[in-house]
Amino acid sequence: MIDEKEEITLKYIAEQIGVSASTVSRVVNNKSYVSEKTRNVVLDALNHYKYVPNETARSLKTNTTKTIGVVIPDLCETFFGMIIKGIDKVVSPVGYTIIVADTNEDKDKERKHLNTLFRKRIDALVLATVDLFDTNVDNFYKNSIPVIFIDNIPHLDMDVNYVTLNNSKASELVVDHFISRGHRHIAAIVGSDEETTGFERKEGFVSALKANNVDVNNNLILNGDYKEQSGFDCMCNLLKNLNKNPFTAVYVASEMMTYGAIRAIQKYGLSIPEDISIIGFDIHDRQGLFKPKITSIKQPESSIGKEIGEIIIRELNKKETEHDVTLSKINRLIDPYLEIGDSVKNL
Amino acid sequence: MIDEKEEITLKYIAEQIGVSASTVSRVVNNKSYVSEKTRNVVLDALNHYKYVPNETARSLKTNTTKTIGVVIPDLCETFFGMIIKGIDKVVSPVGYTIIVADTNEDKDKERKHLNTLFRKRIDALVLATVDLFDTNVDNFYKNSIPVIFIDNIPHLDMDVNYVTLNNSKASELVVDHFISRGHRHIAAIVGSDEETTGFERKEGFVSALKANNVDVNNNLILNGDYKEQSGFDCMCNLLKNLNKNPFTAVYVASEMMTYGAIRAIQKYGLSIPEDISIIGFDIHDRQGLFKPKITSIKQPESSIGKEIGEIIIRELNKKETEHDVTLSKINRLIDPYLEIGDSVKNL
DNA sequence: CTGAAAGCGCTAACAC
DNA sequence: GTGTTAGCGCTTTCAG
Repeated sequence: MIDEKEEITLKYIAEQIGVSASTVSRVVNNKSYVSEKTRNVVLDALNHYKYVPNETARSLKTNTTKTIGVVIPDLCETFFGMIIKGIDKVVSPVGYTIIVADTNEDKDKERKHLNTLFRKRIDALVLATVDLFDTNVDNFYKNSIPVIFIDNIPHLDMDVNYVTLNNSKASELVVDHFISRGHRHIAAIVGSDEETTGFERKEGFVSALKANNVDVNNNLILNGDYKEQSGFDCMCNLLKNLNKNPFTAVYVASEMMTYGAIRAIQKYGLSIPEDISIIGFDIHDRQGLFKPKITSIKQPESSIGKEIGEIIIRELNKKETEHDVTLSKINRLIDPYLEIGDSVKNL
Repeated sequence: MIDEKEEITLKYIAEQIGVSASTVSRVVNNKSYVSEKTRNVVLDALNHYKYVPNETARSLKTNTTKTIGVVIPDLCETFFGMIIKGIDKVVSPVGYTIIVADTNEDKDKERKHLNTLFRKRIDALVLATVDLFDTNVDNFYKNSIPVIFIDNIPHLDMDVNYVTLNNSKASELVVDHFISRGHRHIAAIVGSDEETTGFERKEGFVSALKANNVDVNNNLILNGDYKEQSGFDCMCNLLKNLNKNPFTAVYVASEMMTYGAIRAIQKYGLSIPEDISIIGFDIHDRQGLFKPKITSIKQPESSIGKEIGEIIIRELNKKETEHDVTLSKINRLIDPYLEIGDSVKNL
């Protein structure tokens, strides 16, 4: 009577009302037919004893955890926060729940997180990897757990699902905008060539220049590492050689590097856009408080998130119904857009 | 030979090398003694077959999931993002993983999330509730799963663990600052009176005014709902009646509402701080690009997060060793500080 | 329509 | 030291 500490189990309920556990299970999951009469008796008991299924047991039996792992480099980047919210919006109504793992841009942490997520037998993985050459997702593939890459696409010798930005399109938008405002000497600070987000943005930049019949000056294209400091350093470098390699505009291909670049420009006593025009990437100025307002490439994060969520649901359903391995991977290229501010001068 | 799809289990390993599953289990968890010789054989096999424990099974057996649920109203508020990172920093090295549930400030969603988290048998719950009067945590209490409230403290007729801001202190800092700059007509936009973060900040505001011998004009105190839009609406309201109820300064008691309020001020063609001085809450301007820099109440988020993490670990360990229910709850009041910017004019 | 039985993968007495 | 046994709570054939 006083054993309130015991878990209310299916079996317990069954014993109380004198039916079998399977019957109770059937009504809980309303599967197959149970007579109206017993169903009601069971329902009452379920209610009365406030039964709550133990997902842990269910998971073991059904080999499915209703859990999606999301591994990202930095939860505090608004970009990732919005992606997660977007995913959540579509998966949580279907009963899935999200485990968030923040790698802090650290490969080791990424591996560790990937590992524990696998041990927990997540049903699907969303990964913004920072370990492009050695992404540790074999386990997931072997157990045919859907993996969806976002942001960066790793160098793996297999097809992967991904949802990522059309990076060359982004650069094209930037170049076209600069050109339309009369700029011909344009510098660029991009990420590492080893990352798709770096390489593609750079390539896109170069070919957009060519398409506009602008000579490409390689001295004006620098590679950073996405961190604020590197944006600062690259920009200082460019400004130091301003006479040798003149430019009137700069494209900075990541949020943090943009901030660094701005800091450098300010340090040199120059102003935006009077002295230097700038276009950034993923700049989130939710309230329009940045002065000047930075013209920036943007990604439609929440729709990206929702799209990811939908892909996951689809893959998971597919897995349920079909037995063969998914042959074709899903590749979605998201179109960026340019958010126009006051950081580009009309020449 | 081609059955690569089968899970590599403890039992399978055991069969391969001709020992019992328990022996394998013992070396996996390195519990009790196993002879050096067998241990090595097992270790080799584990390695060779790339065994990965199935936490789902382990959870069922040990009645512990190594998972912490964190339920918050909005993941995109930097405040919550940093809290989560802080918690993660201390719990993930000990093998715990975090499920994040975003309620979007919605009571229904909160209930649903709480429910599924309970079904998943999380080991501990961190909750920034939006459902103060009907927080649905009974299940957790009954099963003695530690619950730690943050941000908002619910109205429950029992002791609860909490880590929260000293809200009246925050308002006091704000009022004192305004007063010291010569302001006497101060408006405030706070959260709902039903939430401690709303109520206490408001009360603190009122009593700080009184302490400074300033008459309190209730028309200048508005309740919002923490969303950006509501900050905007409230501010519009205040500005509409500026003549009737004049004020020179406004205190906005949440991040999003502050942004909304600023948007409203701009919409009215007024400028900060020339026309209106403002102090916000939890404003995060990592790059110093906000112009003017907003003076704001801040919370030491990452230490809050770490503190929460430590409390969780402590509670969980306690549960393991002791058998009696924890009698005393942990209550931690965190001191805010004022980050001074350029949004308050010297009258 | 319902029950009995088996078992998901693991752990933990309890023997030997 | 190591194996045997008995489940954790649930689902799911398979009979009846």
